[in-house]
Amino acid sequence: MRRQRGSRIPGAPLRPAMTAPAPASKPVKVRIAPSPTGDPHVGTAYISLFNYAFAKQRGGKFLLRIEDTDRARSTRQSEEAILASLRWLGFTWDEGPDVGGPSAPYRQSERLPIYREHVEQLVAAGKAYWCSCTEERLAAVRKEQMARKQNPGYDRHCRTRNPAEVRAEIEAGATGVVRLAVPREGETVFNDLLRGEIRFANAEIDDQVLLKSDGYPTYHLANIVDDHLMGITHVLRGEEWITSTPKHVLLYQAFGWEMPAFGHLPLLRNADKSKVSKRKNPVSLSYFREAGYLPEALINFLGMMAFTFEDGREMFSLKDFVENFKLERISLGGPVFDLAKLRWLNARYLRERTSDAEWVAYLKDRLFQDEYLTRIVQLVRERVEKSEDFVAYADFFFKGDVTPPAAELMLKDCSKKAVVVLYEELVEKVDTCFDFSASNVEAMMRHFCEQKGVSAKDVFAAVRLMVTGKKATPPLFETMSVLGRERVRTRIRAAIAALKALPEQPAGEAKKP
RNA sequence: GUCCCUGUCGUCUAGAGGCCCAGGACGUGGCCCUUUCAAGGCUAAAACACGGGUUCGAAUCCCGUCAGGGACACCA
Repeated sequence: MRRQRGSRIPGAPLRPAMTAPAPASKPVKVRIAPSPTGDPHVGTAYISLFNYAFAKQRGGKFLLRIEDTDRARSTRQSEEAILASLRWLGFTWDEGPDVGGPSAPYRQSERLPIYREHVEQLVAAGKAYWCSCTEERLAAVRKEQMARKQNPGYDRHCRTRNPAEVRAEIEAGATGVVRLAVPREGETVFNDLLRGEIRFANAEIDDQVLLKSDGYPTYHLANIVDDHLMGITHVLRGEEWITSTPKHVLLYQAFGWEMPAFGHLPLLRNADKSKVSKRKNPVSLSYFREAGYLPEALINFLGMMAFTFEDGREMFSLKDFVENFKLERISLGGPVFDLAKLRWLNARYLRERTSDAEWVAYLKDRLFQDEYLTRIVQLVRERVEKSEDFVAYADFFFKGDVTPPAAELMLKDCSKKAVVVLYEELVEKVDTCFDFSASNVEAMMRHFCEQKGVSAKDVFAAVRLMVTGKKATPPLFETMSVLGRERVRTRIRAAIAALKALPEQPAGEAKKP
């Protein structure tokens, strides 16, 4: 890939936006804006790293904002886990929900009046409009568009109606949202820091919802309002945002605000090149911590995704990265998140940069933490005769992989495929089982079996084998709870993979379901 | 399907027209070291997606094709 950024403009310096950031003179300020809707994600760490380095290198500010505008999915628990993970990796932020700052609050759910006020301003200026279309109508429009092989999108029905009428409907109880009035003609253009000029025909841009019917803003609105109010100068985010950038540009124009510079980083990928996902990769930062990866190694590894040092160095600290980071050395092909190289790096950190004493401290802190050992002892004390039996009996609490015999994971009267699907559905349940207490795990599992109409007894036996590698263990739900959601999900996924690798129908064993 | 982004070994990548019959690292194979296993050393196989231009000269610039990805929500 040859970088031609900006060179299409005659007389302009190569990659002008990088040498002279769009909002000149202002001190650099960037942000990471995670959405607290699940486990802390490795993508968040990756994007943070680039933002952090970019800002710190220029003596700028790095800010953390919580984008919790999805009321149904956002949780405080997830927010806390995200902050803890980012701190574990060594990041610090100058402003954020926990540390405060001049633009507080930093949680979007606490800024509702601000968005409301701004959206009214847009409506008054004719840049946005209220829409009272029902979900049913939207669905019908969509269906028809699909049938006619048109692009799905809002048909701008309410934009052509009398605003007072629409308003009256909403006041009378119809659900109402506010949409952006996208110009029907012309183009919206922006200069990507990494990719040069990107243009979109306005006709392709949907009249995006800005304010939802529950009064919460959508990402698009909140993001622009906050970035402006918080003085963000550079937005470095994932490539997935490129197609919504024109909407953001239009919003800045509608408000009459100066735009930050945008740069879209290549997305981390699974081995099959799709966007990295928990289905195909461990992506939770909690997993990496629990599995015993050093934060230094993970940071180092993420830093070699899409970036290389000029001197070719492969081992570097966060500080080194900050000092040597250059936007123009980012390569744009989406890097595959390949754990093999991470393992090698982690091993090097352990070997070369970790003293015996540090090792011991690390083990005590991770694997042999008092609290963890206590929970295990409580489970095994009745089942062990002398303390040396402990190791043999409780080994799976300390292991990485447990390698259960795949053939024994089959269920009576089920095809291999059916079993795989069943276990995959179970992992989904585990993924969203945030309260991993024994009683809650039990409820989740029993409910699951009931729902699927499968024998709880058989499934529990299989799960026991999957998560411990053994047939004889302490009570299953307590065991799962102590192991923790991360280990449980990882082990079940590993077992599923082993199951898939099994020859189709092992010798007359399973009948069709 | 439409729009947008991207395309160098299996993977991460170096490469800014001659330094490149393409370099490094992970992984894989072999050999050495070694009581074993690692680590380490040496070594091998392994890539410029394809086709047209431009140029004395193209991995590098232009166009097209193909391929991959992303987006098309009252999720971010």
